[in-house]
Amino acid sequence: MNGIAEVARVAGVSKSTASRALSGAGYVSEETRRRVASAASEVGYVPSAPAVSLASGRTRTVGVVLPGVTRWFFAQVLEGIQESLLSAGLDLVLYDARSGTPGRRRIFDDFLARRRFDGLIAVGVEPHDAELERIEAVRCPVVSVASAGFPDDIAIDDIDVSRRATEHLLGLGHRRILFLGGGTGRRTSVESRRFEGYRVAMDAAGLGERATHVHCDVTVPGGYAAAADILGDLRARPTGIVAVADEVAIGAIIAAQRLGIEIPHGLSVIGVDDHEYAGMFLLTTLAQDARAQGSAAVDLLLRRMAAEPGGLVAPASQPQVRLVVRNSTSAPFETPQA
Amino acid sequence: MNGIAEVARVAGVSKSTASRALSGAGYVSEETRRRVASAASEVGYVPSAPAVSLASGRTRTVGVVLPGVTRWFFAQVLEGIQESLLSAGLDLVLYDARSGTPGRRRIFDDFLARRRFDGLIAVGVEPHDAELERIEAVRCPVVSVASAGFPDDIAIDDIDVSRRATEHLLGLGHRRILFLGGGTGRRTSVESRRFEGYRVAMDAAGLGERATHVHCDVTVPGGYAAAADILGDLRARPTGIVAVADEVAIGAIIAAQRLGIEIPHGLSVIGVDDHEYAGMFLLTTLAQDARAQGSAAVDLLLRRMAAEPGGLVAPASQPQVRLVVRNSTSAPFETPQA
DNA sequence: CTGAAAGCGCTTACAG
DNA sequence: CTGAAAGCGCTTACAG
Repeated sequence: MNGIAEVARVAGVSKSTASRALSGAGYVSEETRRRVASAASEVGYVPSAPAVSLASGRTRTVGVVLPGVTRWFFAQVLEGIQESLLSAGLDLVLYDARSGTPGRRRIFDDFLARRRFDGLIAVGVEPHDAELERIEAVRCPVVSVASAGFPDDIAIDDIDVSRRATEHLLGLGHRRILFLGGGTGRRTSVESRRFEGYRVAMDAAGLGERATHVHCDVTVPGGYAAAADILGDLRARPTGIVAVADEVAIGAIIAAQRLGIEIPHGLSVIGVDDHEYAGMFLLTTLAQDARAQGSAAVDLLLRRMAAEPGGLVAPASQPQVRLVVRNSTSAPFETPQA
Repeated sequence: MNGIAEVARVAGVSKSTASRALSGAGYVSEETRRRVASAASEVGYVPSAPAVSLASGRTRTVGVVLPGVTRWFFAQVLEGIQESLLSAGLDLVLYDARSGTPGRRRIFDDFLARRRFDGLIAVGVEPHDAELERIEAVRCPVVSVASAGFPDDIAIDDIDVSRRATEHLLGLGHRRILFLGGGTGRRTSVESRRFEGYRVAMDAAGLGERATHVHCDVTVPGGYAAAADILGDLRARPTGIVAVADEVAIGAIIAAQRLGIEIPHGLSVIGVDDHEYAGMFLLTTLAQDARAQGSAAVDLLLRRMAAEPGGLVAPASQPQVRLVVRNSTSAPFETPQA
């Protein structure tokens, strides 16, 4: 005899009663509950997950789809999700769907359909139409984080954030301001929106014609390589850079230092995120709390899982961003060539 | 009717036959197999994971325990694992057990016992005794990567790697060589072993008394802060640093630059890993292939899962390391004060 | 408040 | 090569 049957035998009750006592669902006398509980711990009872799932229809598992864990933001969100899930007693199955990988195809074509989870969190996924269909076909609660293409449940205002970043530079007197990062590979909406915010601010300052998007991978080496190229050209060099994310900003700062350009006097750089390294590079940035977005995603998902199907559950609030001024931005040293 | 029962009905066979045809286990005529297969795709059959698990005793899932995903090495190993698992059709449940977190306790006390996986990969976990007991109690195949405390299945030779790093510096003429990184928080064996390799090399060069371990978090900011402190002291300044990992080495390089110390003339720095940023910082390092270690772990685990219980399956080979000489090391500029 | 019974959707000997 | 039946370990109406 094994599992709950043994617990029941030791406690001297039926399996049904043991089950109710353990799960807390249904009426059980306090006395019985105690007896079952001690029987369970006596025999070291651990419920069989597949049996529970099969009988109850719930897996006690949440799926997380994200485009890799190397970018700071995704790693942070993942850790936030994991932490909340752990304390809710839920398992986390991970689907690393970096765009363009064969793995991504398999995830959307096969793994999602298996439905090994009660709910799904998509982080930075930005599914295309076919992928979106797959997700919807799963018919389980979904929460998106920083993933345009869905109703964007949890995400900062990506247009506003770069508008603010750009205005910070404009306010310091910069005129030659470049937008750096993103635009390689499949165009993501987050990147497009951040560029858009920059453009809006440049327009409002009458500098719309100067708005420039220099593309690069959203990584430190990506920012480094692109910035080295730009900054090498003395005549065309901008006085300020709005980076799509801190990784790119940091790459640009490293490139500038390599070229003997002093930050901030020779070049101002502002990013988005407040990356782990931001303090070290004295980077001015629009900070967001990525871990908190991870736990907010779990909270929202749990509420959606608890709601009746079809019931719309809205996010509690939108994550905010705040300007952290460090020392990578200042008035331009060279007079802007008006 | 649902699931395999419907497939069976459409194909005009019994559930047993449908099951055998789909799983490929047991005899089925080619003709029947075809009929079942087309029935399955016709009705869009996806097996119920919990039902399969309950009936077969296999979850088709692998658990991965690791101390966070922020460190480059762990993120890479995780991606390597995910990729191999995906192509093997296995799910990955993630347990982020950063040491000292409440999550870690819960993982070892509760989650592991649920046994929601057929096998477990522990990356950089270095469990203490109580944790090790929990893992063993799970009684399922386990593979460890860079996790002392187990039979260390997949791991570079951590003593040898820093011995080589140190000898590289010694060979260039350095005498004042410091070992930087690790030793904060719970002492991990990887860190201790790398320090040990450094000590061995220093000893062999008759410099054993100068062997010094400066502790810091194994992160870029950790290396930065510790190096800034050390390098600020002009008289005691080393000419060479052996870093426990590239993150620390990179932090040290950034600190040196900040202090106006030129690399490599004013200071040589060597790391271990070949981090994504190593090229950018021209870092000389002992490179290891972390992703490959992730897939090697999966290969080994699959072989162990296939073997009869108790059968010992050894790793195919030990991951190797190679010296990548870039530009962060050279002969010391200042004559060493012999 | 408790128990007997059915059922979740598969797999797997077993018999044919 | 195929099918009927039992069983994996739970949960959940249902009846009492």
